Amino acid sequence: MPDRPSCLVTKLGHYISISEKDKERLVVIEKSERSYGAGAEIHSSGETSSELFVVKRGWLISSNVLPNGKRQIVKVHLPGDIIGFPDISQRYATSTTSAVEDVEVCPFPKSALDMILRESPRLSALMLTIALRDQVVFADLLRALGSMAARARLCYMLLDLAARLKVTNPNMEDSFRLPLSQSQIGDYLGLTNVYVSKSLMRMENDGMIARDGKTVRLLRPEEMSEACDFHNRYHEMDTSWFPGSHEQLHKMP
Amino acid sequence: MPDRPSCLVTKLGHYISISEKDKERLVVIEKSERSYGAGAEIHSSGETSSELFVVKRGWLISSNVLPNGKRQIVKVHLPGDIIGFPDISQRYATSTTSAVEDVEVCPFPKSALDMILRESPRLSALMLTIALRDQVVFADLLRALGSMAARARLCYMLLDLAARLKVTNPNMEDSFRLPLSQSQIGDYLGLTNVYVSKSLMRMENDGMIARDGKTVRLLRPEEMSEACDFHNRYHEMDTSWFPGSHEQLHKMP
DNA sequence: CGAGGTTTTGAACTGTTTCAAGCTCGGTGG
DNA sequence: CCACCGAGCTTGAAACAGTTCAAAACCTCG
Repeated sequence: MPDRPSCLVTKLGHYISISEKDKERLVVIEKSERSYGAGAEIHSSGETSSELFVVKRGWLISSNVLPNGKRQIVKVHLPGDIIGFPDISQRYATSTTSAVEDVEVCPFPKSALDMILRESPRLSALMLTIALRDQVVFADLLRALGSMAARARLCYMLLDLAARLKVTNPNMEDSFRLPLSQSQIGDYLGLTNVYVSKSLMRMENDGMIARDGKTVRLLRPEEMSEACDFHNRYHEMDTSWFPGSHEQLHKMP
Repeated sequence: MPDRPSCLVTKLGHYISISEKDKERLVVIEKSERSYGAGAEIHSSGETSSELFVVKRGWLISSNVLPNGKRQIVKVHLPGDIIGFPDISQRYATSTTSAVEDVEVCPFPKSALDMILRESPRLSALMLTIALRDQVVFADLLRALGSMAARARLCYMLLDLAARLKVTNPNMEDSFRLPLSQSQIGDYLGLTNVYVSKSLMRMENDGMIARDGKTVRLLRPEEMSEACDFHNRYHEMDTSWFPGSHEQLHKMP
């Protein structure tokens, strides 16, 4: 029995019941562990990507630098997330992943994925569903960058992060640690650090949020939700069509 | 033998060799057919989504309308594309899909997907890979909306569409029919129709593109490619790790 | 206590929007 | 066959959200 519960199991277990056999398969993935200091690059764009990672502790970001010098952060990775999943469809890594703060990650080879795809149809279905869900999440973010003003984009980001943190941390209130710098937030939302500062300042003055160091509290989440037409994609997932696990089938009389 | 080659088979066959048995499985999906006139809604956001579609002819768009009245187009669907794939992860459809021009689509139930997932590991792997590739494509678009000026966004869109059209139409030159209105282009790229017009005008005057009615020709694709750091995600897909098909396994001595 | 990164604030500037008017062109009916 | 209609495209002028540059204030950590 593992001393600390696997965050991958916690995360996936939020969506479906996981058999003991499948739990073992997942725990194996998180066996080896690696630490990186704040700012360290885990892997860079253009490299051949042979490894995936599960985030065990700390936040990371995946980004791209454009010819004009601007950086776009395309994904913020939280504990329990799998890093590099989309890249297995490409020959080379499509973005650079770096640690926002001190982190612990569990590297595992693509072949572990193979194993899951072959051995557990139930986990396979979940992986596919998560990949598809992530597309929906990307579409939401696109909507924010394409059609919303700075303030609404910030609302969207904060609500999205809160919703994701609640998956692995169910008793969380509307208050959480946000280790991203304002420059990073800007690079994520397509704004400048300056305007992020000005907008957050205004939101705070308007009593929409409260800040204390790196901690944010959402004071009027419903209002924020309206401002950006937020949908919690992490809650509403449809897993009803999934096949039962191997084990369950075997238990049938 | 089908009288007209299935566009789904053409599209998927671009990435992997498809066994005769798998071809049959795919052709069945495209059996029934439905036509819609320009502007018609195929399905709307919020409905329970039980059907998927393969595009047989014509272009479609998936979009969302925001509280502020702006519309964001999140995906342009071309012949051979599967519509509604991401939505199977959610209980309700996350966007409204409508026909840009007169279209023919082949509806099929989620259960056909089940069938493929159970019977053909090779096609399953391809579907997962395409879902992951589409995430990369979303990230590229995000980069465009978040960090690029209007002109570069247009370059990105044109190159992306050209690359996708070439998959099902390998002998295509850098000239193609673009049935989208400038308002639709604007809604896709997070710009106004007015500024799309001004930017296209300038690109034409600069000799970067040529236009004739609804047809566009890319005159200096390499330069456009540089302007937006374009990567062809439809070409560079990694299918090397795929399992062989059932049939191949059975043929082994 | 000092140094380096992050945040705040202000002022000038700019890419994009908004509004509004005119233009083009394919389609439709008389 | 032509006149006219409406949708889409172009063009210009004014307004504005967000950027850029720059300086000062604030943290945090060695």
